[in-house]
Amino acid sequence: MLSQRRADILNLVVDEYIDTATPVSSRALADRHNLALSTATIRNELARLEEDGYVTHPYTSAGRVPSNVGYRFYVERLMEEEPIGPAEQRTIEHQFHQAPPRYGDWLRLAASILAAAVGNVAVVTRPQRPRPALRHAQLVQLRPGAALLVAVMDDGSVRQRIAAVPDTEGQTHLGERALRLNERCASSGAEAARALARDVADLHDRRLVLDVADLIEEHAEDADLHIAGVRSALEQPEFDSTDRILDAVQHLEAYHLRGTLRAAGGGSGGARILIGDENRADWLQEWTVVISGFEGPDGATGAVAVLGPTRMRYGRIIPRVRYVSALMSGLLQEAELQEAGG
Amino acid sequence: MLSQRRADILNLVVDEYIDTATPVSSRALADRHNLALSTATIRNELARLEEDGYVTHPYTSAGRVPSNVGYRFYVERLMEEEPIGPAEQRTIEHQFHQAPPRYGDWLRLAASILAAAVGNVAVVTRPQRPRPALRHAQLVQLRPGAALLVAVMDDGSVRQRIAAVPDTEGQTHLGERALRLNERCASSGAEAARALARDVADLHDRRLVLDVADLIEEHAEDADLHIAGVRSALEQPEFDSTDRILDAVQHLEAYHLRGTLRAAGGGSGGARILIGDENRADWLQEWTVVISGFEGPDGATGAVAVLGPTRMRYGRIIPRVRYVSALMSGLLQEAELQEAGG
DNA sequence: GTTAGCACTCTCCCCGCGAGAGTGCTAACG
DNA sequence: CGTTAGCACTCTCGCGGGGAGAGTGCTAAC
Repeated sequence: MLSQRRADILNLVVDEYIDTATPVSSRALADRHNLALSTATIRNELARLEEDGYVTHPYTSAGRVPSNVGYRFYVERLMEEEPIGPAEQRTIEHQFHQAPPRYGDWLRLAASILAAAVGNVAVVTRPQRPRPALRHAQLVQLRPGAALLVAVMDDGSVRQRIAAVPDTEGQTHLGERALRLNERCASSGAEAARALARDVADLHDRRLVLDVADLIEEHAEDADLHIAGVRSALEQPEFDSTDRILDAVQHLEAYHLRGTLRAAGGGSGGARILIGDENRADWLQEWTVVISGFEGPDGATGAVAVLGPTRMRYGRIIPRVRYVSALMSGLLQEAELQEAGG
Repeated sequence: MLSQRRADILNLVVDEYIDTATPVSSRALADRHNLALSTATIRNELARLEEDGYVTHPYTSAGRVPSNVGYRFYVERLMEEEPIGPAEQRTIEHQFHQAPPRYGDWLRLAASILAAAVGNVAVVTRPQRPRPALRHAQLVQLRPGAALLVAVMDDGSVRQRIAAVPDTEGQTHLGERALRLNERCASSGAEAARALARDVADLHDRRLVLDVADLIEEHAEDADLHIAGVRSALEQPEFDSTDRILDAVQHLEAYHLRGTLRAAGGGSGGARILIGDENRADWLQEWTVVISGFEGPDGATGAVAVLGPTRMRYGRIIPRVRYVSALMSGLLQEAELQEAGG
């Protein structure tokens, strides 16, 4: 266990390093914060902190830099959270209520708001049920032999695909097929629909049931990620070399992030924090992920996350991730947004 | 007009510069291509080309670099197109036919394929009609007082929003409303629907007609862009400073590119080429945009584009943009994809 | 346990300089 | 008159030296 004094010093080192992005010297600590200690004493303490693995040296005689262990301790015991003042709260909520009526835009907006608030990459995923089911299916004739199968999921999302139907059937016949389809599949999940298809005699009807099952499955798998703030994150001094930027750019694409966020999980309510090598992915070894789940209606869950260099303003970012996450849970309960999936 | 010899030299300068990304010296031209000329003569010709504005000097005694005028002349008169061999054709088409059944994925795939073929940023937009109209509307009950209005457009895309309905109405009543809505709005564009709304007596019905109009309008405005190849483009030596990369990253977002592509237009069939300051946008002053429209069924048009530094391999890129564009026009006529709008 | 002092180390930045590349010019050549 | 060889000149780029500065670790005194 760290002595109080050493913990205090570690706290200051991390604060200072987060602020300046340069290794922290004993002199800087003595000057800027009025520790009643000489630089020599501070140096002794820093040496002990280094022995215990909380800080490191980039080279023999530079200041100290927090290690991942140091950051972890800081986040759990030392850090002071920067409260979200009423003005900032108002700003954030105001931005949210400017939301355009479109659901996808709303998620994108959430990502932008969070990114602006924390100056790092923000990611927001669509709230998703573990096992989506069908609410309603519809067939719209396109041309002889083909119809558009439109499936409304129980979370209000809509998916569609082209389905084969008999050449001879017009919209009225298709209506009847749709009716049968709804009777059969209403509230079914993907597996249920697939199981059920076996008992359907009519070849086209069976095919439609399977199409519905496909659509439900697609919907379950599709993550629908929104990313914002890449540029502001890349302005951090850790991205000094072009290689690092390129790596980051490459990995900060929706397609790649899906897996990352899934791995990070993100229990609802609080925020989960993964620092440096606590992340699985190779490219995240010098990143920290702060992630928090939010809840839509009926057990749907999404995630709000911030990604940035391990040297990030934890005290600022963590409460803001929590706040936006909670805000989204709240907003999702409200009527207008509740079921506009998409 | 340029003399034949001077045109030849310009051609070589551009080829060489595109290849090496370093200013081209008279010696390099004499060595690598067997002009029956001394370096001194070449220098004289280069000086004339510079007078006429086709090339420039980065500093007093460096080699020559093509100007925008030089590139323009090169593209129009000099360049030799690099043909797409049968193997490459097969590769590209093969990739296209691996397309997953989802429409959005298909566009994304097209962007990736093109990006891979040209080593630069590729952008593909959804084919879009100038004035989309409604094909079919449907109401699905969500809860008392609210229903999901699902609109299938005449290009097969689907959009939805929450609509207010009387608290007392169940799915059967909603079915009737939907029927009326379809009778009224079928094949209507946004303005038509809006005009028509005035004559609808029932308050909820009128509201629904307006909602349909909104959805059609949204659909008309939404560009739905897919981008790929950012990383490979940023690996070009022109992006040596972090500032340039950051600018590029910032602007290469779907949201911003929409306007850019719209401005570039892109007549179908051939490819339109905008070199450096021929682009409107400030950030594109050192970029070239190669854009080609493709045609879906019923007058819908999309665009395929490649963005890269003005020093790009025009001879390779232009035919590939055309090829992919034509391929997409062709594929869009095929049944499976024709109407699976997203 | 704390502190002053000091030697030592390592980085960073600036500067100068030489090598090299490439030009423009001039004068000779066919 | 176009072409070419030769040459002086210019500008960049990379390298190494060196000094300033920052910061540490250690020792010895308080």
